[in-house]
Amino acid sequence: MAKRKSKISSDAEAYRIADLLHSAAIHLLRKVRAKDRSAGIGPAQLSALSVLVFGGPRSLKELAEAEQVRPPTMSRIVAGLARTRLTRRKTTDDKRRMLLEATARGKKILREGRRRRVEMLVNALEKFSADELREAAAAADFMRKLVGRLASQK
Amino acid sequence: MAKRKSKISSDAEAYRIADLLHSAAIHLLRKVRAKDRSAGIGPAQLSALSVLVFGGPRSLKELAEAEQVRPPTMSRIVAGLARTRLTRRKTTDDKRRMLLEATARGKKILREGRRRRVEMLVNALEKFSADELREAAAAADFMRKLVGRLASQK
DNA sequence: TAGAATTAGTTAGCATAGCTAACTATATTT
DNA sequence: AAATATAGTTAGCTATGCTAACTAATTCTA
Repeated sequence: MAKRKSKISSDAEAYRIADLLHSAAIHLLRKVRAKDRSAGIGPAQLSALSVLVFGGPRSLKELAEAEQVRPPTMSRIVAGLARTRLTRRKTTDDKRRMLLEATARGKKILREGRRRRVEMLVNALEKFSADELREAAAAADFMRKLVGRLASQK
Repeated sequence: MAKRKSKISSDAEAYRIADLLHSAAIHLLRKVRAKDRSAGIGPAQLSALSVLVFGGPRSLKELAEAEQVRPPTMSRIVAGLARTRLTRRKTTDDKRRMLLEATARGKKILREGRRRRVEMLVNALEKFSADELREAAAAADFMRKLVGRLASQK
């Protein structure tokens, strides 16, 4: 299996990391969802909205790619966001395409969602030592890097 | 807002961490789910199965608490696992309770799922340097710790 | 330039997974 | 014995993932 001699221990480590990250991702999202449900917005809608707020307007297809879901799935996510007036559609020269952008209401909801999530995490982080907070920052940086590399895989 | 003088920078850091973790969790799970779909098992079933395989048999209520979902949700997750013969029910003295345990087939499926996830992550991790692999291990440890403290919040 | 092929997005239909409310069955308490 | 509590299920809602098949618009090509 291993292509290089140093792969055996890396694989064992990767197993451990894979399980921890999978478990952590599931449980983090369950916690976050519980908070966000009070705002009446699901995690997929919130994540897509976040892309529009921080990344600017884009088409449905681009948004689907950014979120790593299929166009029909994004079509419905966007329908939900439009129904609650968190985003709006803008027409383009190419009449097949639309540009999706966050409304002021959408930006506000996102800020409030961030605040709720942050309060939850701050509650947890307050119990950490200064050293552990540095771990937290390093872990977050690593996650960003890892997701970036995962996203480039087909 | 801040209760202590050192909280302002921590809050800003927590915002960044909260966003990164939320985004990372969503995108990691989407990647993982794509891999697991080929085994015909969803992330919730896989996660519950993992608890039974590594943590041993337990009741539905205990499993629901471990997985941070409500009993009716776990009831359905377990129904799916039983339907595909990945777990079985054992009766107890208390006839209201059941003990859920993984079958040999369940253990095998979980091992294969781990292998698929690990291959995906190993692909990504192979591009990391030795230093970055140490970051990965530290990040995974941190995630485990963080989820543990989040779980204790009501 | 007419017709074929491609591209953007939607609709329909299926499955999983989250919830609450309300139910059954068993056990415990008073 | 009756009231209460506990374990699990069922019913019904919503959100989110998918593929297949569709419409409308654009681009390519012969």
